[in-house]
Amino acid sequence: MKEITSQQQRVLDCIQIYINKTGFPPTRANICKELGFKSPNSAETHLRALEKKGFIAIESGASRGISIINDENSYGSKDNYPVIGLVAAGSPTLAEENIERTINCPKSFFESKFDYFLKVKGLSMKDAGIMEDDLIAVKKTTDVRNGDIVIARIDDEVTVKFFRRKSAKLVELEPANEDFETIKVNLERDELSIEGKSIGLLRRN
Amino acid sequence: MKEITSQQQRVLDCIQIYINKTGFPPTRANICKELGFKSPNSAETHLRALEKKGFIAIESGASRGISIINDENSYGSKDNYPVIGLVAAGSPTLAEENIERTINCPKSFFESKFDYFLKVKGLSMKDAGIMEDDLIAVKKTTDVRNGDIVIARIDDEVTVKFFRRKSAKLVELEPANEDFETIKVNLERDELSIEGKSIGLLRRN
DNA sequence: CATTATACTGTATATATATTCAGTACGTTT
DNA sequence: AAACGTACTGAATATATATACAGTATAATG
Repeated sequence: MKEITSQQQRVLDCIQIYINKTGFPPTRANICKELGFKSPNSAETHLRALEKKGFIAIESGASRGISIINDENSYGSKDNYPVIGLVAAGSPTLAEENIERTINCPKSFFESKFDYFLKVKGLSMKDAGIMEDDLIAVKKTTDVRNGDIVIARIDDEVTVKFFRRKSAKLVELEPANEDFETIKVNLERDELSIEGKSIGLLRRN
Repeated sequence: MKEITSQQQRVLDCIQIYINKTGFPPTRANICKELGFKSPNSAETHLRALEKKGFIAIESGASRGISIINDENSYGSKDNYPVIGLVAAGSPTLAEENIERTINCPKSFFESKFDYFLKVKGLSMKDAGIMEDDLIAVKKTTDVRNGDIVIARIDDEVTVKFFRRKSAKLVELEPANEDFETIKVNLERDELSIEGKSIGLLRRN
């Protein structure tokens, strides 16, 4: 986020106040009236500057199409969590292109802290009550125990399964659906990386 | 606040979702596109009805001049929701509506507004991904459709089931677990009251 | 049975609104 | 000195948008 000038701050404040007061963003003319400008282009140029610096987003062509990009909506902050699609490809999970959207929720929402929501594809865990498009709250950790629902990566394939350590060499990833088969991972031969574990679930009908 | 029809509720929800998504209210054309109307006047008449009933305010002449009235549920605002225990969702037993605790969560957390969390007992809805101790986000309404997951009360017994209206006299409450049986409610003989419907789910491992 | 509310399609239009273009002016950076 | 960002006025314009008008149809109400 770049530096903001005092006039641009006035415009930004004006937008926020207007939204708080009316429920919808101002037009260029509204801003002019509030701040005493005589030309709508004054507002326009300020808006473009604010957009360029990342303080607001402007929907082209739409009337009142201004939305304020605040800390609540940005990705790193405490109370805002990214939603990641369950991607098979080996791209890093939290890469920007994998973030479908973000969800604002209290950080103490689940019993332990978590890092992101994973959008589930398929029904391999349906008997554990995890359905298609459910959002799993994932805590990034490698400290998992038998019976935990883990997010595992085997050869660039990401999957959600029960974790079962059978021996020093063998880990089983067990689905909760009899139509699917348990994945046996020989740690000497196959590469297994534990992305994290499920600590909660969110479903929106 | 007068009664709202199901179509008007759809329009109201559409407005809220649009605001949550974009940061500003929809135009008549936006609403038409979202809900499949072919004439902007369809949206207009619904908006005027919602305004007349006090659900929204419309600023005359202004584009996107819609604001949702009543709630302090401006985007991002939070509230405490009670968690209510349900004594066995399987074979229904007596309902004890004691508030176990409250959960703080954003008002716009689910796609439509809701009133409380219901803590599920039993596994009668397990094939719908609803497990013991899951928290269902319940919206208090009697406007339910076939296939909705409803919270129903039959003779002081509360249960969570799929809603199926079979005829004018017959409603079936269908579990999502073959170990449980469908409850057939003869409306002429038995008293059925719909407490509300599920609009989301929360699970804490 | 007339009236009213709901729930739409379809067309038309005044105006609200974003956006571009042409200027002026000042300061900072390259 | 040229280039650029800031900070405005003023005018012009394409289009986005609210809104009225003309219909059709169904259900509820008094």
